[in-house]
Amino acid sequence: MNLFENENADPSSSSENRIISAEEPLPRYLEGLNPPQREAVETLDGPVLILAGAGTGKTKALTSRMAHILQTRRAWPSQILAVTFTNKAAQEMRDRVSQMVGGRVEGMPWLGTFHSICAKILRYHAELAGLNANFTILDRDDQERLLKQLISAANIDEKKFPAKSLAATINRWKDQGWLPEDVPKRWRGEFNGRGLALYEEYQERLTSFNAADFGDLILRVVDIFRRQHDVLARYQHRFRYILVDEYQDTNVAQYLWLRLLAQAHRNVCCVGDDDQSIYAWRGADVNNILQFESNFPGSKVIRLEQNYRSTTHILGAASGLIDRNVGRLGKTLWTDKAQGEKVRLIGHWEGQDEARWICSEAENLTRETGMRRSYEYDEMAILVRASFQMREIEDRLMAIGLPYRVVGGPRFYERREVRDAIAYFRFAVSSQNDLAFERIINVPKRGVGEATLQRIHLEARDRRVSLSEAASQLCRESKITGKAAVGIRKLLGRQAVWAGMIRDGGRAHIEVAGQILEESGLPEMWTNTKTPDAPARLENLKELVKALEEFENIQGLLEHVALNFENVQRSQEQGILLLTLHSAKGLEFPVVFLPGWEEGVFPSQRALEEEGDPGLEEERRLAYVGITRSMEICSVSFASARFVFGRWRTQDPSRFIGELPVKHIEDMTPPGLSPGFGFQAARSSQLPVDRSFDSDVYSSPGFQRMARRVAERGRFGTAGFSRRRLESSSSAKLEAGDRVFHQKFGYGTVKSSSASSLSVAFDKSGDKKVLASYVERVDNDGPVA
DNA sequence: GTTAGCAGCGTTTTT
DNA sequence: CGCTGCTAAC
Repeated sequence: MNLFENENADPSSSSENRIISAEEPLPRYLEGLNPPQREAVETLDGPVLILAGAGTGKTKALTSRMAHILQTRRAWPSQILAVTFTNKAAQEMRDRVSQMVGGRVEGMPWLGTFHSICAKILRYHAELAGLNANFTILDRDDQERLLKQLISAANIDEKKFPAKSLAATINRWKDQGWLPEDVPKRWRGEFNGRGLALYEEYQERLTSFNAADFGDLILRVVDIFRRQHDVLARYQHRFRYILVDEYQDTNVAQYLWLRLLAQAHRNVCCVGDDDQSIYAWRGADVNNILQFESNFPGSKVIRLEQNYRSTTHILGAASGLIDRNVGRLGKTLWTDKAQGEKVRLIGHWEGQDEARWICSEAENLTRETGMRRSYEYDEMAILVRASFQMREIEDRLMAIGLPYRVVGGPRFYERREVRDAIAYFRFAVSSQNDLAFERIINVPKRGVGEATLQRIHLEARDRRVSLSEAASQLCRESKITGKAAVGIRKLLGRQAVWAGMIRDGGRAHIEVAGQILEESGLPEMWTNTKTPDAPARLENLKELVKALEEFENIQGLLEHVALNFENVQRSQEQGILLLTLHSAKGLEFPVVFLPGWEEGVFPSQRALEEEGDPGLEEERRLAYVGITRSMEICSVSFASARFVFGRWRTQDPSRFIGELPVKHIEDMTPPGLSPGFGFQAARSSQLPVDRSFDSDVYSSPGFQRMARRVAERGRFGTAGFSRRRLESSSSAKLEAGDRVFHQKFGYGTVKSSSASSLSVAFDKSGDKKVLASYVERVDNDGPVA
């Protein structure tokens, strides 16, 4: 494919060219836009920042803008650069634009994530970065493994200086747009004085592996643009219009990349919301959006402030909270929606009570009352700060059998068995891929251990060859013998065959992949493994081969895997969504529960300790994101005592509770537990608070006594006891086919079991997920009381 | 070279 | 409490 087809053709000279005139009816893609949205769509020349508050129709504005550019023939689809952060967002944009222009957009080659677009550019100019066009993209796991090697090679104590933290440091440097030589002096000594040296070494290793990590994809392209003016000029000329989504999440390197590309036409349009900047901890720099006007002189700022999502009470509560942050661009969101219900606030004695309340409340909401409509479970979401909070809630959801689904958790391509299989594919494509070789050389076990691997490494280094060549040489010279030698020879033999099959392309790639996988021995290995998770892993391997159907060849899958790390939509199951606040960004739900609003949990202790005030503000933005997810009903809750990480802790309600404007809140906290919102804020915030709700219930001796009693009840009382008893009664592990009894669903047959939960087909209530500890085994003979 | 047992730890997540 | 990853013993 020629990247620059149509480069010099002017789309407006095309015979299909139409300029919209005043007499013509409004084109479909401009219908239903409010005035600022319309302005955002039609202000095409010069830099534009669209400040789009939560729920103000930013995607609509962005996609309409794209449709407008296309329909008025200002640019070919291939001349628009549209960047998002996630593949999901890119896909959505693609769908919506083609819908708007009636499916006439053949494709937008430059609509994608920062990383996929940079990978594409980098592949075309790989040689300018010292790479081959077929370089591999390292993920977090590969990166850490490599750094670990470097750290131990440098004789650094990995306990004191873990690879994770070096990875974080190097990634942050790359986010800043710093090549090793750009790292400012005062940072160079990070990591026990060796930071810069390790960074340099790491970069050398990457290049010698013909690999790039995620940060490199951006950084190396920026570097090429800076050094090669002709290359840059070509892209600058190419991209007549640039659009960027979620601009508040960009890092410095991404900003530099954009600025370079935007220099020619200056038609850059960024959409974002500084109040929803929640990714500073992974390198996002909110200054990009705060300083847009000075970074792009002559720019126009358009505010989208009409919210189409939430009731006035919800919007009011969210606005009042975010108002406490300093250094915002500032927006005044408004809505013409109904007042709706006030945001509910409720305190509980302990975490389990909170989980119980949420679940029973969710159940209540499915029934209509005189005051409101009824809600389906899949209209509800529970948003937590951290995933450890999910367990307790999930337990309860399972116990009473509400349908639910969890977002997040282990990702498909991140699972060990899948990564192993991918490594086999990578290795099959190229025996030179040292990272893949290292991963699979002893998986499944071939008798190649630490010592043998060490020898292979040394040999490879001495002769400056790849690991597989070195291994092959060592076997030939009988320097590796026995089981290891047999294993290596066999593997290398297979590799040659695999590589041949891939190269000549005679057979369908799915067949080839199937054969590689089968011959890798991985399926056999998992079949023979007796751990409870083995069947699921085997299943994942099958799924991987199935996934290949979507791609034209194995290389296609490998590129996809590298850049699509997100979760595969696993089940179509419906139900209450349980997810973190971070992964809820961009979503909306009629009903939202926000549990765990307690000091130390939310705002998180670590954010406060490590980041201070900026950290607190980011937590507050997170709270803002949480509230603004809700359309009609929003419940904030906290517990006074919580069993976390094996010990009981008494909890203070979050300072954010005190920051919610009283007039939009309905406090449902039972008497005796009610703090009155505002008391924490009075202590921890310098901002004025409503003193009428001020009280110090939580630090009073009475409360402390109560908290202790709650704590003890949790540990020794009925809840803890009954749970343990149930567990012991079903001590023998339940397996598929076993008959069980559940308090609520009655009798059923186990379909499958995992570590703690069961999938059971109940005779009366159908298929459910339940906790193993909530069912009792019954004999096949019949029901047992 | 493999595996069991135990110390240590325990935000947020996409690419 | 439950998981991960390393050390010490087969």
